[in-house]
Amino acid sequence: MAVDPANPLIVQSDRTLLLDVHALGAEDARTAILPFAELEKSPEHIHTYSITPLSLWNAASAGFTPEYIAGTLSGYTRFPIPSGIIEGFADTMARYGKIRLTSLKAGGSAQDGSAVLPLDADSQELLLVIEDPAIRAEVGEIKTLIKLLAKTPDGFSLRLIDRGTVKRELIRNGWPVKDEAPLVKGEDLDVVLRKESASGRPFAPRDYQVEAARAVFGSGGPGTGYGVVVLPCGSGKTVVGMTLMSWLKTNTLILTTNVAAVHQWIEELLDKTELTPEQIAEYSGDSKSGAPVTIATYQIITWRPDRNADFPHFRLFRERHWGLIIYDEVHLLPAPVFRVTAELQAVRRLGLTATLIREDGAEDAVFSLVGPKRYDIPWKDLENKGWIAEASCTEIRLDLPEALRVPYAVAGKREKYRIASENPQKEEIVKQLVENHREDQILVIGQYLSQLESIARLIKAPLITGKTPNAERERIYNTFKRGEVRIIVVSKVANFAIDLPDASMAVQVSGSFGSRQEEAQRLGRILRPKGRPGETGSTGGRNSWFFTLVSRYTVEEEFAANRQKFLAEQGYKYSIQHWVEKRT
DNA sequence: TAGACAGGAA
DNA sequence: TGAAATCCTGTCTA
Repeated sequence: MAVDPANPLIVQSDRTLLLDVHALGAEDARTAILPFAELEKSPEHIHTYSITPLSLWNAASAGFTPEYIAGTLSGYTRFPIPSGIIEGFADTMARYGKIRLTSLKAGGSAQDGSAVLPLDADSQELLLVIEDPAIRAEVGEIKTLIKLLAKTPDGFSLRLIDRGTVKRELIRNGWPVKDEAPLVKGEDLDVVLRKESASGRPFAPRDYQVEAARAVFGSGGPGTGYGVVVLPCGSGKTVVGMTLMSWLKTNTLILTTNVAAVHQWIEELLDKTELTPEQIAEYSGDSKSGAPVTIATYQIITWRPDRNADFPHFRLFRERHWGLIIYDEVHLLPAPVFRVTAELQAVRRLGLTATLIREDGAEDAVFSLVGPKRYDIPWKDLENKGWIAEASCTEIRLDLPEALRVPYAVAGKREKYRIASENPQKEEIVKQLVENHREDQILVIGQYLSQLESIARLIKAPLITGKTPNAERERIYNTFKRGEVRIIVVSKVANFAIDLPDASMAVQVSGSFGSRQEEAQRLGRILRPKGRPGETGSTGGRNSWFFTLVSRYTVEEEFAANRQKFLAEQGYKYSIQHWVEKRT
């Protein structure tokens, strides 16, 4: 293929790609560039992707070559590709693998030889192999590393305990490390997946779940057994974890964001593996027992009595000979955990997430400490195969009422957002939407409690906020699941509470400052397969609806656009409807 | 000894 | 740019 004015892609010298979504082949082009480019902006017509060092290293570690990138770009490009840009990509990608971390002993017999993590690992050393003398000189000059590295003929040696810190400092300086040093096996634990779940349904991991686990497991040889898997909510990330556990058969530590997720993991493990309740422990505020499989929240391990104290719960990491650590929602991994993760580089690890985006820009820490992205599948593919429900997303734009225009115009920036979000006209639209969708189970999701209270009154639906006691929540969920209640109004509890029931429609009346994560979580609420005839089933062609309400000509439009990035990245299109007030 | 609730953290 | 939710620990009550 060649340059063609009808092609969908424009390649620019600043390492950005413009994708004309209306051009022929735009869908294919999007899928083809996804492994090495990150979505930046996604307005109606032209989407912007950027190619960053990190996106190139992720691609390189997944086995994509500069030739693949060159071929893809030249196949879809509209104009001649700027000179030198492909060579630039090749240079960046070539950096991956130039520095390798290996065991001191050639041949690294420790691979499976040392059955457990040596707790007095400080004495052991690793080797940073750098063949190119120029790079060797450059690394030798990095100030933050001087204390940690000692010169050797082929590179540098370092203490085992500094493995993570060194990798992190090197990536900050533009040198991703290919970590081939041996990983420890951990204490044995016979994890077996059931053929039939405890609840009596046939069970087998789906193709993509096995593929994802295999992508992390690798050949099982040195330098494999760690990395990140990106899968949408509702696609069964826990099964990927369990599959890996059943291969490694070792003591496993699972870290999650909240207690609801802890309970979900325990339920899933009991349901789909032959582990017994005694082999699984919850490490939380309520109970701090330990077991061969232990599940804890990030919050408890980062707790400390005061600002300057140590983290007392970090001992959990060393309490047992873990052979696998699973970081659930790895994009939320708190900074203090980086430190302990950096010390545990010899343990196999799996990061699970629906999005690698971090609002704090610490993606490189995740890359160097947990691992590169090993597996990723566009949501649309799962949708086409019927694993997650097909969603139709609509943004409804409405005017601010006359009476609010002046207050809006004179308000400060933050005031503006609140006025736009709480646009009273939204309440009327919500009412109409729920009346038009009498067949659907509906969640109305919003950000401001006063607005939600008012909507709940208007449509006579129960309201759940953070203040709602757990017993009350459960009661409402149950009536919703039984179909006695068709609509519930929820505040931000909807974002992370796993125990929220599945619905087929969501109406978002207000959201927070344009977080892509939030949008993803909310959409995830309605993507779970509804039909689910056993585990081999599909969504049965049932549709989900996602509406988001936005005040026209306000700051809210900006934020809404930002929130949509994520969905566009995954191949979803928003249709935009303009709502005109009916005058009576 | 369980639960309910307050207070602090990020 | 800010509001809301969550989790932890510790104390009080029955």
